[in-house]
Amino acid sequence: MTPNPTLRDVALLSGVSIMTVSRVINAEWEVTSATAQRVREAIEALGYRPNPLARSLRTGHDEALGLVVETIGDPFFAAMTEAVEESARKAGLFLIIASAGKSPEEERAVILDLLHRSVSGLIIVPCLLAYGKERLPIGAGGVPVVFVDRPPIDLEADTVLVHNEDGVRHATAHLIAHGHRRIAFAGTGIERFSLQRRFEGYCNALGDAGIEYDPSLVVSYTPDTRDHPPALTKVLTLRDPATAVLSANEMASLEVVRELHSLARTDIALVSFDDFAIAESLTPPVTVARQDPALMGRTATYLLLRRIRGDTSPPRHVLLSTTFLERGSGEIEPRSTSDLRSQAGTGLPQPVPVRAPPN
Amino acid sequence: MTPNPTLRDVALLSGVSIMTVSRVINAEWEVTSATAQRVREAIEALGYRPNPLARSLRTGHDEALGLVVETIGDPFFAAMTEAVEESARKAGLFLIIASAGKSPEEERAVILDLLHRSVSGLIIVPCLLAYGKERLPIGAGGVPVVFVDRPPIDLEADTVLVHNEDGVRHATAHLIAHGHRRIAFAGTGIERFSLQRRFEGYCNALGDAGIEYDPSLVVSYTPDTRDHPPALTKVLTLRDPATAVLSANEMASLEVVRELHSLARTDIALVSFDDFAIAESLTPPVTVARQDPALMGRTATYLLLRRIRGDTSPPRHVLLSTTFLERGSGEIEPRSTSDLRSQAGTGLPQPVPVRAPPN
DNA sequence: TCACGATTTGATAACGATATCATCCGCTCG
DNA sequence: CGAGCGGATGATATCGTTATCAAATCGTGA
Repeated sequence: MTPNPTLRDVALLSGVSIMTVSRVINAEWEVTSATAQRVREAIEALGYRPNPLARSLRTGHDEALGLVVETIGDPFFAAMTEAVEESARKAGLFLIIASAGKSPEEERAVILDLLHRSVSGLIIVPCLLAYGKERLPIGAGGVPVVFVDRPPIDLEADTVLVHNEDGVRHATAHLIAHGHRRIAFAGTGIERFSLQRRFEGYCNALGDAGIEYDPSLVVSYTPDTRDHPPALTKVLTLRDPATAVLSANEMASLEVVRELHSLARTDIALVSFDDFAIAESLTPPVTVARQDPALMGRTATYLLLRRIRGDTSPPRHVLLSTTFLERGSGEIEPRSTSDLRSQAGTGLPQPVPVRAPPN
Repeated sequence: MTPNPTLRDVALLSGVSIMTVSRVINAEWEVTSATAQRVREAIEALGYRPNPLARSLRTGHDEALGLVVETIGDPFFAAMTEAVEESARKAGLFLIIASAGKSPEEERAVILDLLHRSVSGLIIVPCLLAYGKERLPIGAGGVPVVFVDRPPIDLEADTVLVHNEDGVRHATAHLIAHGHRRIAFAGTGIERFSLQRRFEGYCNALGDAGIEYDPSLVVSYTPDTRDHPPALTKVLTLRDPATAVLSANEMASLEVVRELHSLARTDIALVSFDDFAIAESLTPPVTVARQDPALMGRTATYLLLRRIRGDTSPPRHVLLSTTFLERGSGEIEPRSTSDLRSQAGTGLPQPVPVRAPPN
């Protein structure tokens, strides 16, 4: 209830000047151990704690990191956020979280606000902003920054990414190896960088196997979980329907599982990019390419702390790899070729060739 | 790259004093529209934004809310956090998140740190600290505070809780109504308030039905997901084993599902307190008592903003109710009494029967 | 024309810390 | 014995705002 004690109060009580107190707090040297002792007792007695606002105002940097993320509700980012918060707190830093908003302007404003708070560093999951053109005082010469999950457009800075293309390419090849040729690609926020790379991986794997890419097999969910039309149903009822699904992120996987389950289509193979809570307890258990969001968060924080402590080496690009876990859903074979052919025979695909390809 | 412009710069450019600029920014009155216009142009030209640190230092309150939560990794709290962040940002406030740490001292330190940052208000999920005895300058006469999910020990303040006891009582009664008398209770962090209340609900429902409480049916997981021994197996292999499980929070439910699934015990009934991602896509779909973490977050923020704007009415206690969703797993009947008797008769628990059970 | 209230503006002191430089003190050394 | 030195301490300006009160300005009525 009583106002917080200040340096002044401590100085008064211990009979020294505020500078001496300040020195005791910040640096042990240059102050006699006797007086230091007296000051420390006064600090203890009053329960003094330095005011971080005043300190930041004067020094120009705060004992806090800023995290800009699109949404913490996404379980992937929630896990990452937790890891960042934990690492930051271990280093004695607070974490200020802000979501990026819906437009580049908002994203910019959010970052400017954080910078005005003199955060010591920023971890950013870039969404909509073209960072290179913004001339924000971040990166080399400005506030240290680490980009996570997606690279900043047009800017060189520390970046932590997962090997999206590789992971999905492998996952898709896995499905192909099990006999699938009609593989749907499902994702939320498909226009985002990481999804784009995953999409490339998907296309490349198809290309490697000589399978033509069919845009009608792409399912795009909105990031908003609330209203999802049964988007998957469409690709499963095409004339030449999908026999397997590659879902490209956790939220999409949840949707896909929900849909497959409500359709009772346990014959459809599924590989999920991103592991999720009870993937292994589903029927069938879901084969996944697992990213480690916590590792990502820890890595980003580690790089950021190095920068804050003065590391000026060239920007680093960390590429985390994924772990492929075969659990069952990814190893389902398509219905026999004859089945397929007869099915394909009944119908005419969308625009696609008029006549089914030979064999 | 150039340092942020300050009031001084704007004043210089527009040919007025810094006070006039300050007035233009904070209050339109008392300044001629002509000069105001000039000042606004200068602000625009320089891209000036007020420094929140300096402002907070001077005024004693920051445009930020503080959130203290045990762990954001818990999906329930992640969803709540997202809702809080969203509401706060709509009100033009930042959100500073801090996790409470592992001891009362840490929790106290975290709150003091936030207070030193002059946050306008705090939302706290109290963990270990006895708030009544701490004499923290929060609540009436101090910084507005709203407690969430658990009530503060020994302190009167705005609180948002779910009706834990009711929800679990109903869920347990539901299992009993379906013929179960041996119902396990599973939870993580069982010593916490909300789990305690849920436990009470469980006990009360048993009492209502005249079933004796058996402590050997309680499964306590640690909040740490990493190493969970197969705790559930024990209660399923008792001489008089559980035929149903009531899992008391989301993380426990995930564990229970994992265990039941790996044991292939689809004969065990399950009701989960807390809905979770693909509960309805499991086999069988999981019956749940659903809390709404987003509603909880929004409600808390709403109450807090009212307080910040000067509401001094007596503390409010909001009690959110749960929604019961029958999906299948909670409606499984126990094996017939004869089956049970024969099993119980043949069997010695752990090393499993030597001989396969008949039929 | 001048004095007067009402309004708009400005000068200056906080807020609570740190940076910078000056001062003080006790030593050593010439 | 006094100059010089170095380590400990203190006085003061400063960070970018807002609060407070004083000053300037204006229009108006006697």
